[in-house]
Amino acid sequence: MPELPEVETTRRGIAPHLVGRRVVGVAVRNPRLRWPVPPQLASELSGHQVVGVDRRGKYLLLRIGLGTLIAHLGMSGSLRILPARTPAGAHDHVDLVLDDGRALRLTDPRRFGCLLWTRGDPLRHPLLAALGPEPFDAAFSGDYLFRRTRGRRLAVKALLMDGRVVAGVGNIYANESLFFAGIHPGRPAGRIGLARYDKLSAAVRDVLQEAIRAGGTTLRDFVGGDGQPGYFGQQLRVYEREGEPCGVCGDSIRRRVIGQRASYFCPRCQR
DNA sequence: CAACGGACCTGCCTGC
DNA sequence: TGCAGGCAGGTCCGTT
Repeated sequence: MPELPEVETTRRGIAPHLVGRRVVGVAVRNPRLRWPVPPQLASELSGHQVVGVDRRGKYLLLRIGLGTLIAHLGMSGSLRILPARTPAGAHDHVDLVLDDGRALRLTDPRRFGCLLWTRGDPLRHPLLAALGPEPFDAAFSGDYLFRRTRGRRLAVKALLMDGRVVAGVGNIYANESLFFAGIHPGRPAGRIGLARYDKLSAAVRDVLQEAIRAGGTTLRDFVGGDGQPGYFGQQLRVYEREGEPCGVCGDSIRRRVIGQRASYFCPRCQR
């Protein structure tokens, strides 16, 4: 589910309701996520104020009291602000009860997400330390991609989805970015020149920016912090559009598995 | 190192 | 109607 735009949409949706609020209780209904929800969560959070809500790649960083809650939404996770005491469903894992009668609720049916606690610098946490630059950071450039890919035969789409190369780009937006850059997803990363990487880095930024503006992409179950779906799905040019005509040339969109993930492209526009 | 396959989960859709 | 199979937005880990 959530790639960078969905996580950013979530961040923007929940932050105004969290920052400045105090956590008055923690309800862990089901600690089973990718890693168990830490048992000391309630004692670490209770009575402390939320200082900020940041994002790094697809991770949300909730600065609370003496540490940081690191949240990842996996494939099916969502975080929402609800009235406290809203009845919990089968996949509601954790509630942070706030001092204004509301709660932040983590829901995650597939349990690929996680909720971790650290008192140290979250950016040095093992899960975050190796992440590549943010797509909107100046360090993410055509030049950077060019330099990182010399001699590599990996498919460029798999490269874009490698968080150590760039943070936050998942399957939907890798497909869409490559379409706008006119690059075939299966092309070996080392066989792409600087000019095309300039185009690709710009395409990644543009696609993510537009997706954030639309509130993310809801294919099945994504909801933002306010429980609303995202509308970028209507603007997808290739993702899950196998057999449909390319909006540029009219040729039929193809689907192929590259790097173990479904990949969509226009065989005429993307080389 | 890079590259690949498997693993972790549930829900939903399709086809028999 | 029921059931098996395939597929889904992620990413870690172990093996070549």
